[in-house]
Amino acid sequence: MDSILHQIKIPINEKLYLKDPLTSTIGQKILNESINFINDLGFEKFTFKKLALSIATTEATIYRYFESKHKLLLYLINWYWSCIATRLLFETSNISDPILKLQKAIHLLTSIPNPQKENLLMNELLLKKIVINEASKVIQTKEVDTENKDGVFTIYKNVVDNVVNIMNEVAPTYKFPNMLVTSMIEGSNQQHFFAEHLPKLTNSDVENDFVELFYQELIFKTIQHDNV
Amino acid sequence: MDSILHQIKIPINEKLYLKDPLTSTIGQKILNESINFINDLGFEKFTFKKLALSIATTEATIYRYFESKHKLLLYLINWYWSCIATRLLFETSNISDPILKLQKAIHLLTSIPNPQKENLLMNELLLKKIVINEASKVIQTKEVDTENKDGVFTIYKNVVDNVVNIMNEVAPTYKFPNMLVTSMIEGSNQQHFFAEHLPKLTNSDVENDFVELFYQELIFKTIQHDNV
DNA sequence: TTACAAATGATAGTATTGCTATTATATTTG
DNA sequence: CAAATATAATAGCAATACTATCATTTGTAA
Repeated sequence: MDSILHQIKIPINEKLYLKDPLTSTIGQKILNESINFINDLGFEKFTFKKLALSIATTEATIYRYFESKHKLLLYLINWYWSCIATRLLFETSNISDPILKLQKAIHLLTSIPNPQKENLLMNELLLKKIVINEASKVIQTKEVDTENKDGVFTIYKNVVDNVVNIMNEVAPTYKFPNMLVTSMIEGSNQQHFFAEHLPKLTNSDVENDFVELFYQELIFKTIQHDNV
Repeated sequence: MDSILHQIKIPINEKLYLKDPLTSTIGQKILNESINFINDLGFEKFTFKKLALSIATTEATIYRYFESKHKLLLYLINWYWSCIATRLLFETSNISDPILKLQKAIHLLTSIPNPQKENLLMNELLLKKIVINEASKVIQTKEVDTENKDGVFTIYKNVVDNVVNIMNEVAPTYKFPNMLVTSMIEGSNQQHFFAEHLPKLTNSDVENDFVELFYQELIFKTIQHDNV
């Protein structure tokens, strides 16, 4: 479980925890069990009391790791982006063709990973689901500016930046790479949500996942030179 | 203020309120003042108690109109989409060229309206801000499926459907119009949010708004036939 | 004008949440 | 073994989201 991948992970912003949860078994239990709880109940109905009961500890102990459930969710989302950042590096660094690189990046960011096929932790799939279902609650707050100053979105911004750089290799004159990359990342998550809950809003569905194909086409058509 | 526009507005789903707020002055005060409060405080810090105090009534009275603050927010968002649906109809019905029609629709959905220029209610601008900042909190819940069955997203789905139909006139063979339309609607709102709070994630900013231009280009490039 | 229903106000109360504080007991570390 | 640290047990608190009750006001129709 703790392969080389684990060790080179980008460290998570220290402002997100009071005591590093990776340094103790109880801390790791908090992380793993909160992932399950948030997936099962949704963030609103998830409480530290329920979590404490389930891992046989107390609320007070959890509060010694995380000062609020909001910070814990932010931690989990950062954890996800730290996984993605590492995989992005691994899976594109040995490719020289920028087009292939970009295709790989689009695949990584828009598709739901298959835990059997690809070698990744089960956690990563559950974390992706949390990102799909809950991430906006943690960004769309009145505290976003101060938290941004604290650097809690840095890893995410780095991922965006890396993909923008790849895109610049393919289409150096395209004017809106950041918008295109973030609209892909956020949009693909939303399309997955729609596929499950509001199918009329999408052309994808859970069995036939067209989200990646949609973005592969969209992005390459958008960045290619106008030749109409 | 109550022009013809007001009267032909699509009615809002009855499941969203206990007593129609449009039928009394206190109901209208609830709507207007909650718009201000949610914009000022954000949905989390907005409470019925504060609202009641501010419009000189009591919590109990507000609860006679809306069974929860969640339903009130849903009402406001439906109100916004009802405005948009009407404007979409008005502003595209007299245009015969489908390309121009689509351009108009993209403009309507991706740009921040200018209250001076266009003839719209101040409320509509504030409602758009609520949609940008809070809408995901009301959709990304564990109750989304039951609420969808209750029809609370119908107006929104109709707007999407109307734009999809326009898009089909322009590009009848394009396979993913729903995905393209929803990714534009949700994506443009998100880009506006980023422009204000996380500028590194976008190429737009509050002074120089490139969101509409980005989507005008993106959409027409995406739906045109592959001619590479 | 009166009579009656509907809407609102005033007040109280409840369960839950999110979080803090205190003290006692384990557990680890030097 | 002692000292420091981590955790458990318990209590408590202010705020929130809502419900309940009953008195009062207001609009409406005979």
